[in-house]
Amino acid sequence: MDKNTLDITATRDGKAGKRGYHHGNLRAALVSATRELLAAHGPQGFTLADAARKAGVSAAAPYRHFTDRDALMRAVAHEGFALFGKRIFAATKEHCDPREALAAMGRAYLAFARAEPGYYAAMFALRHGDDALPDEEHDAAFQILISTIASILAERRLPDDAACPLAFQIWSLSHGVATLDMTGHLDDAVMSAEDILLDGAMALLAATGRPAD
Amino acid sequence: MDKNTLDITATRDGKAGKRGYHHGNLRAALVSATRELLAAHGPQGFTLADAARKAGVSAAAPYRHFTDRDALMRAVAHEGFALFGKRIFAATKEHCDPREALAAMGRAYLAFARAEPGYYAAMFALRHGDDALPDEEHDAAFQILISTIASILAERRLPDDAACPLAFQIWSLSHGVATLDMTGHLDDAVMSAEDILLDGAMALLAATGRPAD
DNA sequence: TGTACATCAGTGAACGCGCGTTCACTGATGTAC
DNA sequence: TGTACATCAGTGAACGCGCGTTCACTGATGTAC
Repeated sequence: MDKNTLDITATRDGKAGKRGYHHGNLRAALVSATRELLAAHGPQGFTLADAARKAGVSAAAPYRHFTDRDALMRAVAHEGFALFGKRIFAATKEHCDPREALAAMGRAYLAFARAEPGYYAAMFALRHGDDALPDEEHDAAFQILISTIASILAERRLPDDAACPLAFQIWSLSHGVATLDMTGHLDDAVMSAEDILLDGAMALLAATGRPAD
Repeated sequence: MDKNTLDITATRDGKAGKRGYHHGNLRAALVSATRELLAAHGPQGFTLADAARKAGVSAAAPYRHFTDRDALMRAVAHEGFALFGKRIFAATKEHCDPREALAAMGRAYLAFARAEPGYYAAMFALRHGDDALPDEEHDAAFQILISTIASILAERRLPDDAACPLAFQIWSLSHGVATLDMTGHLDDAVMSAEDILLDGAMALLAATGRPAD
């Protein structure tokens, strides 16, 4: 009980991990442990030592896989962006109706933040543009968001150049709802986080390309 | 230069502080130093030792004013909520037109987050509902937000019970815009943070009490 | 199949550091006479 | 106005701790013959 071992012997995505050296999959286990620590203690609330302990390994072991503490943090953010992009894409691609696709995207966004608070914290813990942040993954993930909205607008015969501004609006609302929800600032009795987001996204979509009220 | 002294001799709000003991206003100086450290290094990115150093005082001195590190953090959040409430209230009260009042509130929200990133970080660093967070101040600040929106709706002859949901939507959008803007995720060339917020808030207001599109 | 060897993932002890917190103290300040 | 005293804000040394990181090492594994 004083050794909080994870005993991970396979990679996250299910690839066989029986083969390997002593631990088998220390890199993945460390990312996973860090994810859990971030989820529990918030951004910056993790230590390399804690992650190693959680993976059942000495404090020096992580240095076989990461140059330093920041590199581990970056790896978590990197994986987070990749998974986020996948989930958003998977949620929208199976909907033909633009409104349904948008709603599915919103639901997927909120579900990701809730199910993966560790990833989410790592993704937004670092200032964008810093060397620390993996830009390509980041941009790729949000390109999916933008292009989905662009295709929704195209089906409504609205100009393409409205997609990017609308995407930033919907993203801002999504991020706000997700973070306020996770920190307990919203009140489900008034309106669920999901309703705040979906209802709001529809309102923003409806207002696009229409003259001011 | 190795002593980063603040030399604060008066309280933040201008009250005379000449009188006093050795430092004069150590409590205020510590809160101020912490605010700056939070602004520079993000939530959780401050140490008691650093705050004391910044205030030009020994590491033990803060314990005359705060029981521990968390108490100092809470004091910053507390002051932050109070100032936030004041700013939001001041911005809206001088507008008669509902739309103008709402726009002023949005501008004040964004301005506060930008001008006082340390306060803002402290306010949202802690989970709401934890003993750690000053609930009364928090609730009071957002009550202003809600009642302002309620009065805007009243002038439009819309039901009062729509105010709270709309307030949460606008608050979510505001928080999302503010945090994404501060972490450099938005692109001013596409749409300024202010436009994302004001434009979005108007769209949310317009959609309230109107059947779905 | 068996042996010798090279590889390199993980060990464990060690380091210097800065942290939060405590404690007996000191000396500037306010006040009573 | 001047002196004696009480108060208590801030000091400085000390503590135990856990951190990030390094280093020479060890021993499980894969491979060449």
